[in-house]
Amino acid sequence: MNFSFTLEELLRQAKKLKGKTVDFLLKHKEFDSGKGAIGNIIEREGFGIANNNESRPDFPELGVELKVLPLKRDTKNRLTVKERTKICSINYMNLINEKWVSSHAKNKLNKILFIFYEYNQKNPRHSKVIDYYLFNLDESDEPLLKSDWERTKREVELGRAHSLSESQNVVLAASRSGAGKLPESKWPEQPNQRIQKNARQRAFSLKPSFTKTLWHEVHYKNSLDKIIDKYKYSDAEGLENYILGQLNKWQGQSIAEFAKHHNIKKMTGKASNAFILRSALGFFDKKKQLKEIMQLGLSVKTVPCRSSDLFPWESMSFPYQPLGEIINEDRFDESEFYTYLQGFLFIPLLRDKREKQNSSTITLGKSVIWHPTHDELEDIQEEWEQIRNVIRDDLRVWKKVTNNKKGFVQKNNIPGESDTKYIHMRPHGRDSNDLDDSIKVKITKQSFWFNKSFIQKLISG
DNA sequence: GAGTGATCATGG
DNA sequence: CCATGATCACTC
Repeated sequence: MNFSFTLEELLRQAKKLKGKTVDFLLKHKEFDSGKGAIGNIIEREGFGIANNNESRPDFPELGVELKVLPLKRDTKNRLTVKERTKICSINYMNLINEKWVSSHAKNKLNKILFIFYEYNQKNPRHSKVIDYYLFNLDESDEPLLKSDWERTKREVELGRAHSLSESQNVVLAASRSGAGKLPESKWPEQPNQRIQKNARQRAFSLKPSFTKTLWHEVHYKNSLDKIIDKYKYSDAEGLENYILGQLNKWQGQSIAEFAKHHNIKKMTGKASNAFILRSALGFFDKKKQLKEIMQLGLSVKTVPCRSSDLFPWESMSFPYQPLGEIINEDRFDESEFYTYLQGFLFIPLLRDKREKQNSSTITLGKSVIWHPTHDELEDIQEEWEQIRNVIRDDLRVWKKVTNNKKGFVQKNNIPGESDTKYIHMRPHGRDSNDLDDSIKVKITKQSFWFNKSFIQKLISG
């Protein structure tokens, strides 16, 4: 089976696959084994493409690359991207002689036919094609992809291919690929071997933050506003500086003044972070999220804090996660909590008292964007493991007599804010009857929180 | 004043 | 309705 498609035929074929399961595509053939099995099946049975690692696009005459992208259900049962999408292996020797416009990577990124399927963990054969989308690299995606590619090229030129890491880049990562346990002597050589001769094999991959955004655009049409429509940035740094610049024009102004200027009625409540950001950037459609904020993976947080020293009045909560899940998480970098740590845009709101005040006495502080560094993640990992281990091995819950209405509160031995530097765990339910039923011990729903002193450090710069 | 469990209130 | 961002009410 080997088809030669026109673009129309190709898209018609993609459309035909919608709703089909892997089982259906395979007819009675045997299920492939190993990594990427479902991707291979869809490419082969759906489009007649044999598993290959050619550098040309899958449909050379159309310049179209085919990518099969797995989706999974998130905690709210919505479909979201499961993992990164590999684009092409990196040849360190060639990379330093390439230019972005004619590069191997861009050649593959120009036109991609994405086939989205829902991965069925219980029975992979029941995984089902959900949708397709022909991606054209345009001006709204190119700057971030290009500046990531350039950054990686620069590192390789400097003879630092061995210290590349996924987190250096924003949307197009140089991620590890190939056999995991090869000895260093079997790694490919890098140019400029002043520091080290060999470097681990890596591939350019689209990060989940990029494909998540793409999926969002495909699935919820016209749902995103684009910052690039207001300001033409050329790299992530320029973009982040622009965002901060627009926000920090208002530093020192009260949020009442800010609200009045932007004609916002309500500046309080849980949507205030989005209001402030969107308004400062000149967007007024409340329904739409910002494409670049999603691509950068930034969580936007307002931080009420003390005017004198930026000490937050409250810790910052993360979503509730059943303890029964946490105790089964072995690796921090594969944990749910880790996925929340991509990046943050903190918007400090300064006030003198802890109690909520009139909006004319609350002023905007200096906003900060923070991406956790490798070292910071290691520190956080230690505390995450400490907390997980207590829940896993030695969780205890008891009642303590008090003067409140009920006459007692529920206590537990999970590390709290005074036991840690970065994160702690604390109740986070509707009330004290809102119990976590994922675990035998009767305990109120809990969640991770950032410690106040840690947030203070981050927003103090 | 900081830390802690509980609870409110909003928005999806 | 329920998860969750915000913050309250109490203790140490």
